[in-house]
Amino acid sequence: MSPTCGELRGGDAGAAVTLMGWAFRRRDHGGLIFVDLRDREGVTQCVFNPATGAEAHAAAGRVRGEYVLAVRGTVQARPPGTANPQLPTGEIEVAVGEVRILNESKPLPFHLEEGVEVDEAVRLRYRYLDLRRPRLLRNFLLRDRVYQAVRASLHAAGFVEVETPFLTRSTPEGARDFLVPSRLARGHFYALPQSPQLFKQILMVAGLERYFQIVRCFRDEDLRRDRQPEFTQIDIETAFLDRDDFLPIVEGMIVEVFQAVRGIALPRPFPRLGWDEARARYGSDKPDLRFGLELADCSDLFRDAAFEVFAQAVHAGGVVKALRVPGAGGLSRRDLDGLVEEAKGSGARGMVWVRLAEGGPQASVALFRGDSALTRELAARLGAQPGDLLLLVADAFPLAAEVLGRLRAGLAARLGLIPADLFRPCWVLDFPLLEWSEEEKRWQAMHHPFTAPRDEDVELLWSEPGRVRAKAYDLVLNGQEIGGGSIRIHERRLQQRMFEVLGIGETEARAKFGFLLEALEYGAPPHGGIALGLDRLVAILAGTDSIRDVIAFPKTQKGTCPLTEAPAPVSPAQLAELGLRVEAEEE
RNA sequence: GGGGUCGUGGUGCAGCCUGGUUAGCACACUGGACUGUCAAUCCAGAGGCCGCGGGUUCAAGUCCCGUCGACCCCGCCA
Repeated sequence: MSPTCGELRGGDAGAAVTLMGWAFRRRDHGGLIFVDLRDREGVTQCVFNPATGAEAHAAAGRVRGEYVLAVRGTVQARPPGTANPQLPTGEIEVAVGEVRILNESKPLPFHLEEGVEVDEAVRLRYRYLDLRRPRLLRNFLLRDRVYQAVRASLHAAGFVEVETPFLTRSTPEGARDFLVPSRLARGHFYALPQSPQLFKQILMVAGLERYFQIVRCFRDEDLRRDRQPEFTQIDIETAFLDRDDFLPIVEGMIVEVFQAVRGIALPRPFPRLGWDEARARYGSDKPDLRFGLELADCSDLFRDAAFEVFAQAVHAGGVVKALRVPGAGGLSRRDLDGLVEEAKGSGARGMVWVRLAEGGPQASVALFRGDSALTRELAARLGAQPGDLLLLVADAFPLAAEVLGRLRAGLAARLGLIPADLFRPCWVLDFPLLEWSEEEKRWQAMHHPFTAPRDEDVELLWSEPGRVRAKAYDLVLNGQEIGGGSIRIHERRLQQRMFEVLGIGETEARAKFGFLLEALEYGAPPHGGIALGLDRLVAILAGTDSIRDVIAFPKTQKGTCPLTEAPAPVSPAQLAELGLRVEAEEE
């Protein structure tokens, strides 16, 4: 019998077994030697007793951390009182009769034990060792189950997995492309796809009807904790489905993934919030629904109030947004000053705080102190209790809401209001189709130029483009955007108008994605889809906040790989073959 | 492009504010002891140009300037 190091139990006592794995820890008692043998599945204690295996015992004396071993022996129940309840295999041990040292190991550059924070540059340089650490290994076993669950769910729903090219052409707008020079067409470049967007739409024209792909995407932008230059999407596109038929399919897949991977039953349907509603209530277009702390609008209270700053803001078309933080009245003056600084850091001109203390309200502005009518009205509006903290920001709507939205998220974390292991997905709908670019003085597609307007807003595209809402949707989970998509334009007339509004001329459009436009003229069905960030989804499921922990070989924040030392210079011969010359960097 | 935190034996940290003997601790490592440990224990030992460069000073791990790297954030990411 050749079990893994994670599966032997009390009932296996007496079995002859062969185990292979790494020597995790060794405890040498001179007479007895214990070695914890580790593989992917777990750890099993092996006992080397000179009385029953003199040669093996001698060999075990030479074993060091991470030596690779094959041991042959007998499973035995541990002597009474020596079982280890911490280990799944803790009832038994393997009495080793024979051991082969399959390989030795140098002392490691860092500890594999849990709970020791090692500099990430070191971890990445020795990623193969980092990946041996149970915490990281667990993430990849989980990620594997996510792949399986996604494929099973989508196949069951009639989806077909199709691959699309990595070597493709650069398309305008969106993120910066990674370019690949062509040897055969000198001076021409492929671009690595930011997503298979155009191809998946073309697959709909091709009649695939339901397509998906777990696919790598590339964006040459600056990195973050949740952004890598190459990342993985679950890319989906369907024909003949409008938004309300499509979203439940995606929802079903997410529910099945959570069930299969974590045994968690997410309640369906996922709540749906309008884009305006999400920002008004949560101060974010990716609201975290794991806790309350909803924002309130108090503009009307201040329209004619004696507090000039707020009254003026309201008269200028702005709003007064308020956040009630239950039980946070105990925050120190210093904490509150810190919050005001944070608010200013987010762009607010200022923030008023009110502490509903026992001896009467205290506030950063005199008008709210003591038993003022204004404070009473405000407290009533917000349902505030003694001991609560109220934060108020007056400004233009999006800014005031965003400022408090950030504080809301920060305070929830600091005050411990976010339950562990809670998952609250929601849909955010009805995004604007377009947003005005102050820099370029033109409309830009908020999602992409192929996103369809909502049916009832189509005519506005000719009169008031800024008011057109899109058939676009984001899937948000615990305050993180994990996916976004839209129903696409499949009619030539609408697409034409869209390009006009975006200031993309017929010639330019033809030049840049003529192949898609042409395809749309040959019986394109109504279609739409979504792209889900697999790395972010897996990170959330794994309970880590960095996607680097769920990517086997991630890049550093400067886009380098300490393991391979990529990117690296190439030989002059390689450059010459491509017709490229590298210019010296300017000072 | 901008802001912040950090950089000290292999790893994690202290020392830096307030410059001054031999740079300290834990783990890992090496040798020894030990037949019921599981973070084994006990004894002994080795291992450092304090990221790099420059400056101030009688004297710099410590103060100043620059630079490199890691991380976090803003910009950016349709």
